[in-house]
Amino acid sequence: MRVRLEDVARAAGVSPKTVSRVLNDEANVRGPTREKVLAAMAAMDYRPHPSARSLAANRSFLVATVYDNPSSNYLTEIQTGVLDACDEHHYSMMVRPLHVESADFVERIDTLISHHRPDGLLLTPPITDHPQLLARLHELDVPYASVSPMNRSGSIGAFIDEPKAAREVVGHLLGLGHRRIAHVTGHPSHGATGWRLTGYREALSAAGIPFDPALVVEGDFSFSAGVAAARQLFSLSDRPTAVFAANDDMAAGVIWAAGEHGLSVPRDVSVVGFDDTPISRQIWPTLTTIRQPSREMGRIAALELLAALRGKGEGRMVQLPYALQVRESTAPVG
Amino acid sequence: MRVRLEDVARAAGVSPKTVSRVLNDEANVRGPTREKVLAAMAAMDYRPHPSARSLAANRSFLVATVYDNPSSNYLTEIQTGVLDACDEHHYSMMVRPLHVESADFVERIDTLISHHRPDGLLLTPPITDHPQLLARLHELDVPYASVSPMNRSGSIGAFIDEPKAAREVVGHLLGLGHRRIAHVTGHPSHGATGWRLTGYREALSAAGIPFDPALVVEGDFSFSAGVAAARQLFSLSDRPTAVFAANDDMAAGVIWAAGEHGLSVPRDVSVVGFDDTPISRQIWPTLTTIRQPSREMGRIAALELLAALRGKGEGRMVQLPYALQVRESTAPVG
DNA sequence: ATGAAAGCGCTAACAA
DNA sequence: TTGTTAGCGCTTTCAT
Repeated sequence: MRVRLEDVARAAGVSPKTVSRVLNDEANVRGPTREKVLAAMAAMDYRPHPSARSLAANRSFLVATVYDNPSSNYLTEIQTGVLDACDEHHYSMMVRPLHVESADFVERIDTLISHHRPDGLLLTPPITDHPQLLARLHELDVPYASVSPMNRSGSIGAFIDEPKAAREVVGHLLGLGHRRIAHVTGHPSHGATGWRLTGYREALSAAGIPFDPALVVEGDFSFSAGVAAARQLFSLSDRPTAVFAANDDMAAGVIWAAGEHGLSVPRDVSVVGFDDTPISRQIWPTLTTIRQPSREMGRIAALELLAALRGKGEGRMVQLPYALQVRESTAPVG
Repeated sequence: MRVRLEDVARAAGVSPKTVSRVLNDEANVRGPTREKVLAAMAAMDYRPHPSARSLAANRSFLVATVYDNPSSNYLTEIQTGVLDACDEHHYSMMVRPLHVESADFVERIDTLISHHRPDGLLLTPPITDHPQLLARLHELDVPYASVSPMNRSGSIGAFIDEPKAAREVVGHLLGLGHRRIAHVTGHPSHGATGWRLTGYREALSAAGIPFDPALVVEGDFSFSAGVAAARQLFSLSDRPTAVFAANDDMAAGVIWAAGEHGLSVPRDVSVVGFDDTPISRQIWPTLTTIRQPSREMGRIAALELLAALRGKGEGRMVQLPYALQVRESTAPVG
């Protein structure tokens, strides 16, 4: 038969409530008493029953990670980080793919909450910035943490300085002598899209290069959007010598389209991406990009959520470092 | 306050146990009674409390998907399929990344089981074929389903006819006139590695082409293994005119290495992969490969697991169809 | 600082 | 076919 809390109490010669106190790190247990209980737990290999705990305490010890189909590489990284944090604190995690665009989006999260009763949610872009959802979560008083939300004030989670990172990667191109630098933007619903465009414009401006709208093409973070944007850019009479794509998938698309147009990367055109997903090392030439610590961002965001759940500290919005990864897709302007 | 089962019972004018019966689709409830209860549930928007259910019924309504870091694309697909199935049956799902090679692998699953008490596990390669784990699961009497296990007898889940699929993709190369066809194998711990090699050998044999060990190079499913294998193959005095890589990532590596060697794909060498992950459409040229219905495999395997859990049917090992995807990385031999 | 009693919301076993 | 009675294993009061 399973070892129950009552058995531990008997073995340690204390009441069940005292064992419960030790289990939940509550105050009002003297050192020696705590030791005794801990020893008994270890000796008997005691594992609290999650459902019994949840039922009595009215908490699920469950965090739900909610996403709308970003790249699976990004998602897996975030997920792994969140799991790391949950493991550290004996929480469990569930995942929930959703479509922000669908009419019943908020309703589905409602259902998720009433069905599984997670203690908190972990949101990833673009779900981080869905006004109705956030309003509903406040209404239901369900805590949440966000990874890279557009609006950082009033929420907890993790982020990097995206405009600065974008300035840096464009600065790398400027340093190589490029002056006609194009930009392929991301999907408008993502905060990253605006930040990366801002960084691009700021970098050009700082270098005294006038902004040319013809060099900015709208994309959506997909490989095929990169291909389409590049076809347009490479058809310009005054072709750009470098392209900053708002993520790696689109950068891969740009490189693909360069091949199609008989252009060699980086000899004829330099290309940079953003995110440092595996694809940046799986294409030829390998991609110069910004490394974003996705796994750590998931972990930190989850840790802040858990801190908020336990009332220890209010939960913070933490800035994490990025790093420019110079690889083979960039070279001095020809 | 929340609506409880007792409230529904009162509203419907029946006993709590009857509501419970309706909730769990049990027999011995007359049609009209059932209707009345269902109506009351709907009217009150009743949601059973998962922990209370689990505690009383001694089941968690939880399935754990266990994996060892296959490609995130593959993983996400499987995960989404499993989630689809779990949603259909009001189960929840947790995910657990693990390292098969680590010394405490089985112990970690032990911990997972005693901690979260999943009703069943869903295993993905190569975890599907870890003898000690399977023995332990039988010992603990924890049901599981497998996706593409090496040994199908005695387990439930989903699979495709891998040797046949490999024969077909190699047959495609033979049909283009290729005779010197190389093969880059996968990681030895995966069943797929053996099956794909077998299919390769059978296809050659059927075409009357003698097996040449120099044309088979060991890989491990990673992009860089594809690069390394291709460097070796392209250095042979009698270079192969086509390469069958055991998965898409390695095929991408082969194409990358072809560029490095100044070889044009498919003009100088044709390349085929296996799996049809997104990378097959994100490289240039796009990759001819075998489409494996990963998401559906996850879903079907999970459905069979759930069927086994509910005792309805014993759970089956289901074969799913694959499809050859001809793209731009293959051409008639030059 | 510790313990006793009373549930949390549901289902199993048994009864009717 | 339906209802009654006891818990499931833990945490909450509220005592002491």
